[in-house]
Amino acid sequence: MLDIKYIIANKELVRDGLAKKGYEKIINIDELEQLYLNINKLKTSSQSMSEEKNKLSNSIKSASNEERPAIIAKSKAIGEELKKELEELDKLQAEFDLMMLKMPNMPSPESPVGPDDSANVVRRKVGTPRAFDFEPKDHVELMEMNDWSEMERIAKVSGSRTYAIKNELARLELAMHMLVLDKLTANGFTTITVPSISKEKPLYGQGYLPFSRDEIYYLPQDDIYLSGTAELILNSLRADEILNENELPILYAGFSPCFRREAGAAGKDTRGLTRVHQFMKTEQFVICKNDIAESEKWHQKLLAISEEVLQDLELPYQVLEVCTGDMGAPKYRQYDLEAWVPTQNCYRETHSCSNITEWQARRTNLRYRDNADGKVKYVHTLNNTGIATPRVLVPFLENHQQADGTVRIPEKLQPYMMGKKFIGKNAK
RNA sequence: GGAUAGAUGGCCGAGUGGUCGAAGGCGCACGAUUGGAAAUCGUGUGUACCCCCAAAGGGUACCGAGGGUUCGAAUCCCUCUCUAUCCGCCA
Repeated sequence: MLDIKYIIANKELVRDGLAKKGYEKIINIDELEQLYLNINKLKTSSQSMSEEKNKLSNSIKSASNEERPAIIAKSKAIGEELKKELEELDKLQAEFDLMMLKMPNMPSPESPVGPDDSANVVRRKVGTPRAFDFEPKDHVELMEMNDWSEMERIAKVSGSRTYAIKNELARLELAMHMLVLDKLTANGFTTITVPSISKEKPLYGQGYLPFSRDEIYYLPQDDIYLSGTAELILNSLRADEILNENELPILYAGFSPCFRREAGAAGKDTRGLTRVHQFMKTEQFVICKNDIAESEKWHQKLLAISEEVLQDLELPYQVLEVCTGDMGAPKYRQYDLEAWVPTQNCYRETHSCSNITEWQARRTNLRYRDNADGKVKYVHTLNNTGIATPRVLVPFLENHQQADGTVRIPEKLQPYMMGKKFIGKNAK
């Protein structure tokens, strides 16, 4: 959410931001401003009516028996009129609130401008895609030959886009989370496991609603939603609080199962572990001061941590700076990390790192008191993948496979795999 | 699923229809006292919004959330959420 006063004072800037994000046809700023002005007019008049009514009510106690009926009648009459105004006010306010909920964040001036993913910019490539001296197998073949999965059987039990992996691969999945949790702990993050169920309100707080309802699992019997990421939960964990500046920054390493309907992905990535309805994610989430230099610093820090994760896993990757039209409503600035997948001959997303500035905090009403000027301000929030499995297993298995079908375990991961250097049926 | 009790400011806690934004205490901030500290004393201590060019000032709303009754609600009624306890259930 943006500040309406900021919007009105910076109409051209906001219009420009809307255009860059592809929202210029969805949000009409003049309409929004007019609505705001009408609401204020109504507020002013209804508040002065309330004032008069309060004064009358307070005078009743000390009024004589003769004057009392007249005062009551007058107060009642004002009450009727006031009720009508308040109904009108509620209507306008609801309209205004919805428009504000649909207003995207303004993009960073650093972000590349463009309508869709074709305008995303590769900032750097790290590591070199491996030259195989044999024909590399894809991750599904590797899983089959090593008895690492039950993909066909689990589809019968749980439906499409689900996965079951077993033996060393199942342990590898959990090992990766432990590696990342250790790294985040070393960086001062608080490890936290959170539920995967959520009420509706946090979905508005995160900014997933009112935009993408189709992507969310909903349980009508309990009026509850399944979370697609721990970001959803962590973003609302401190909602409505006024934090002490000394508590900041708050760094969460949140682990949770994640659920996504993948309704808009029909036909895409149907093979294997790339895109599934339920997966596990360790999420990096930061709450910091309302200072763009500070949150941009944290944005780079989160990016650096996830790059280090891919380096620990010894995966070649590229850092993509996401353009204004591709980054989604909540975001100020976004990087994606993509790891090299040999059999697809391309980089595929493993991490998504975003600075949300105060856009989410305005929705969750999460603030802090600034030490310097004593004022209450909205915090900045940021989020990034720590690691998401099983998706990352795709580049991992394919990049580290050997000619005999075994898979090499990078050194940094070996302590989490009982010291093993290779896994697979032919591993010694 | 059934039953009971409860939810008040940063915290504890009083308040069952009328100057209650809310007693009292704790905490916190500032000041006095002190060589310094403790103790003590004094003062202050919510948020959002509207009017106002702004400041000063004035006003409205908020006692878990939403609705209702009333001239008037923290207080009465309804619905919901959450917490605690007991019973039942627990692949």
